[in-house]
Amino acid sequence: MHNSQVSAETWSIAELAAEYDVTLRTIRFYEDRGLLTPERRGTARVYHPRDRVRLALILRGKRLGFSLDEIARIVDMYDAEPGEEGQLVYLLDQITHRRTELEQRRRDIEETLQDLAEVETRCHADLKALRDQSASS
Amino acid sequence: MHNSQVSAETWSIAELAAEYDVTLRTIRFYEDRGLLTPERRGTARVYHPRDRVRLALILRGKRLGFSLDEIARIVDMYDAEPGEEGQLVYLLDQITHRRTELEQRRRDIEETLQDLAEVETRCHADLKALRDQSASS
DNA sequence: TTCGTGCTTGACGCTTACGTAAACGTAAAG
DNA sequence: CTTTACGTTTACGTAAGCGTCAAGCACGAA
Repeated sequence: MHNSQVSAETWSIAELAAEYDVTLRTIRFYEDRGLLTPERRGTARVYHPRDRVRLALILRGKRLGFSLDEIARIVDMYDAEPGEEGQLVYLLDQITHRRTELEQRRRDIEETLQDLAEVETRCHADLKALRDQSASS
Repeated sequence: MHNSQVSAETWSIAELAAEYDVTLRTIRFYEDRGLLTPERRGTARVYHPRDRVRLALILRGKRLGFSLDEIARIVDMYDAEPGEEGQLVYLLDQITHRRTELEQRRRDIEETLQDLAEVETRCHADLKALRDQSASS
């Protein structure tokens, strides 16, 4: 076997890459940017559940169009130590900010979906017109 | 006055830029990429309502994290001529595809908002703990 | 020992989406 | 006529997010 007894708790870089359909290069790049910090066993990277969760969060952030810098700030919020009051207030501020952005995006999505629905209706109408016409020839 | 009798129907590049808070460079870049096709009056660009709508669509697409290439395809769907059956079927296919993407993004947003809410709750709890502690000293 | 497989670290390349001058046109106002 | 405002093209610069070699280590199988 390739996986030893710890296979339920850790992953190789290739396993993570396969699971989330990204390249090894991408995962290493995220590490370069400080987004992932896998354990080292010798020279090889060993990924723990925490890293796996973070990778999932990173990819979700990317789908939402956030830059890696923004994602770093967001993801780090999850792991933040309680810390001092100033830190906490800052965090709450960031949360408000992100929430505003996300709600804007949600509105954008709703609008776009509605627009698409209209185009679709038009398409179906045009198709019907075409077929009625060819049926009458 | 700077605007002649047609001011209700057309805009200069600077007016559009100010209205949507983008630079002139950005607007010209979108034209380069074929996303906008303003009229030319002499050498100057004159934007009609159609261009204005398209710019709004482009920016919405950007907020959603689409690339300009994808946005071009999406926006062009709105203006598509009825065309032949193959074209229409292709368009309907594209619509389905975009809808799937957008629904994925909407799920991502919901999840992220939930996560943020959890972090927020934790923050408030930590803050309360800090203040209770300092009050008892 | 040699091979294959998987992993490693550089390091250069590429595309996207603009920023940022540079250098010039045009047209109304003072 | 000159200034000012607004516009133009050309072109090089840049940050982000990887792709793509190149060269080498480590380790189990043959």
